[in-house]
Amino acid sequence: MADSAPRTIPEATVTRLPLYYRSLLQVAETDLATISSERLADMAGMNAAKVRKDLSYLGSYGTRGVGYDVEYLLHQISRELGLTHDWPVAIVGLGNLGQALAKYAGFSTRGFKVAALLDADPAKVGMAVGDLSVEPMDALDRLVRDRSIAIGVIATPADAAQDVADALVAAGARSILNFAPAHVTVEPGVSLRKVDLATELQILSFYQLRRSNPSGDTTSGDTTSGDTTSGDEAMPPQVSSAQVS
Amino acid sequence: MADSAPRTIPEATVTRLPLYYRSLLQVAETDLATISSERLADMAGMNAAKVRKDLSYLGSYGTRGVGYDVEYLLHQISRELGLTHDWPVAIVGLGNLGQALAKYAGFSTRGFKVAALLDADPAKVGMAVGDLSVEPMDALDRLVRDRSIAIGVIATPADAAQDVADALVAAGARSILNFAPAHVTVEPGVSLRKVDLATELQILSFYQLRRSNPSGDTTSGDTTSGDTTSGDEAMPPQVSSAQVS
DNA sequence: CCGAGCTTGTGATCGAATTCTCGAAGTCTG
DNA sequence: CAGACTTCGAGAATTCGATCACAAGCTCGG
Ligand SMILES: NC(=O)c1ccc[n+]([C@@H]2O[C@H](COP(=O)([O-])OP(=O)(O)OC[C@H]3O[C@@H](n4cnc5c(N)ncnc54)[C@H](O)[C@@H]3O)[C@@H](O)[C@H]2O)c1
Ligand SMILES: NC(=O)c1ccc[n+]([C@@H]2O[C@H](COP(=O)([O-])OP(=O)(O)OC[C@H]3O[C@@H](n4cnc5c(N)ncnc54)[C@H](O)[C@@H]3O)[C@@H](O)[C@H]2O)c1
Repeated sequence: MADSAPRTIPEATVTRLPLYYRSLLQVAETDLATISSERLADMAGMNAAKVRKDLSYLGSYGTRGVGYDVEYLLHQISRELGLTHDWPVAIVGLGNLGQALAKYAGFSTRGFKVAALLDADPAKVGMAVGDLSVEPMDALDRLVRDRSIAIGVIATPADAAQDVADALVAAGARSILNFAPAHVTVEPGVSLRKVDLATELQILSFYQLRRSNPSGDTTSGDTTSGDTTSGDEAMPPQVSSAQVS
Repeated sequence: MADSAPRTIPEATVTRLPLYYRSLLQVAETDLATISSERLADMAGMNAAKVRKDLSYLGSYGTRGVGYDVEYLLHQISRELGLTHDWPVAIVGLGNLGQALAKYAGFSTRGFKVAALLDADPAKVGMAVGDLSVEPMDALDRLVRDRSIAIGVIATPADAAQDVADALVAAGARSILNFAPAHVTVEPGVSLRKVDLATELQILSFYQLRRSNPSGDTTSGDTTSGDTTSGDEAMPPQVSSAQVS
């Protein structure tokens, strides 16, 4: 069967596909040939209905009464995510974080390949990290072009983030992952995601506080609302953030 | 004064408070005493209505016709997020990433303080990173207790993540930030958030693919990049994921 | 003191995402 | 081959989040 599914995968589903992918990779290492939505849900920390709904956006790849063929599903997801070939990635800013990223092995095993390292600091240029050496910023255009780099990672200080993003886009990158704690805007047609350590910790902090101090702070002493039953209500879920266009 | 607001801040709002906080810190460095929802929205990459709605959950801290008092709002948000004092954080796993995190300055400037470093590798124990030295895992209980650590960061390989999480929880930590690409479960009452580089890149990859190849067929080969001229519709938004309990 | 001009706060609306449910479709056993 | 059992797929219901739209409240000029 060819496909003919309504090619519209909800945003929320897209963010979960990598989780399923990861879990499926684990399963593939065992000898199990198929997996049920329920088991996959357990592994990924989801619930079965959501898994099925998500996977159904890709097409009907399951078999009722049996489950999903692991290899086949892996193939479908990797095709959907574009992991059938490695994406060359450029890392900009080879400080603490940038170097850790550059040396990170898991990078290459998940569909990506560090293809260029750049830094504005002349002292850093020429330095070898992993099996690449750090290049100066003015080599960006050339590197992006010659190495077909579409994804750029920003690991510079916050105040350089926007400039670096602009440079990456100007050079031709169309996807950016920003680790700097700064808001960056990019033109429509370029994807941007961000990872911010402080944000994550602050979210944890919020719920941590709630748990030990259910009221707001100032006075009060109501709340307690809700059904709640077992003491486990003020708990968090999770998210990150990003943006496009 | 007079609170009694329905103390229920939506999950989605909680994840954005840190962004507002960050933007407000920037504004506070200028001489502006107040800021409008519109300007704050610009800075944080949101829209004004959302900002107002979010802030309204904290209480009515704005002044119509004027905007929000920067200092006051900062204070309120930091109180809500529990940033009025520094949270001691333990980092487990001092490899590439763990060391970068331990040396990360921005940590301390955002309401957190690295209070303990732990690693299972005897070769790593004793090593100095920043101004702490790495401790063995069996010191975890003592460190968490003595240093009032509530938040643990996991930077170990994926296969150790669950064990480390269990150890952290057993020691008394109630919030965990997991950098390892593995699904970890924790008991109710403990918050868990995760950051996964590969997931982020894969999401970017998905949209990157969509842009250059609207259908969805395979045939890898090489990138047919050639810059797609500004297509501008199949674009992504963003999110991350996490989970609780 | 009044009216013009901003900007907030929030009810109402819209839409997206999650969860519930259950019929459909397959396997397996005897 | 029938019947019991498993598990998917997807409509319906529900929850949650984003956006709209506008009255209310504040400042300031005159
Ligand atoms: N270190 C961490 O664990 C960590 C964690 C989360 C977020 N971050 C964020 O990641 C970023 C990098 O952190 P770090 O600790 O590696 O900082 P760092 O100061 O060690 O490294 C920054 C690097 O960026 C380079 N740089 C500066 N301006 C540049 C420019 N305009 N173009 C290209 N390169 C430039 C510098 O030369 C330096 O090598 C920061 O924004 C930080 O907030 C770091
Ligand atoms: N390096 C990166 O840039 C990067 C980026 C994203 C995610 N990650 C993830 O972060 C984790 C750490 O990455 P890394 O590159 O630092 O790896 P690494 O191998 O350099 O370091 C792992 C550290 O964890 C320690 N460790 C192993 N088992 C342990 C245990 N049971 N208890 C305590 N400590 C233990 C090891 O001794 C080692 O010091 C990995 O899961 C990786 O996938 C790394």
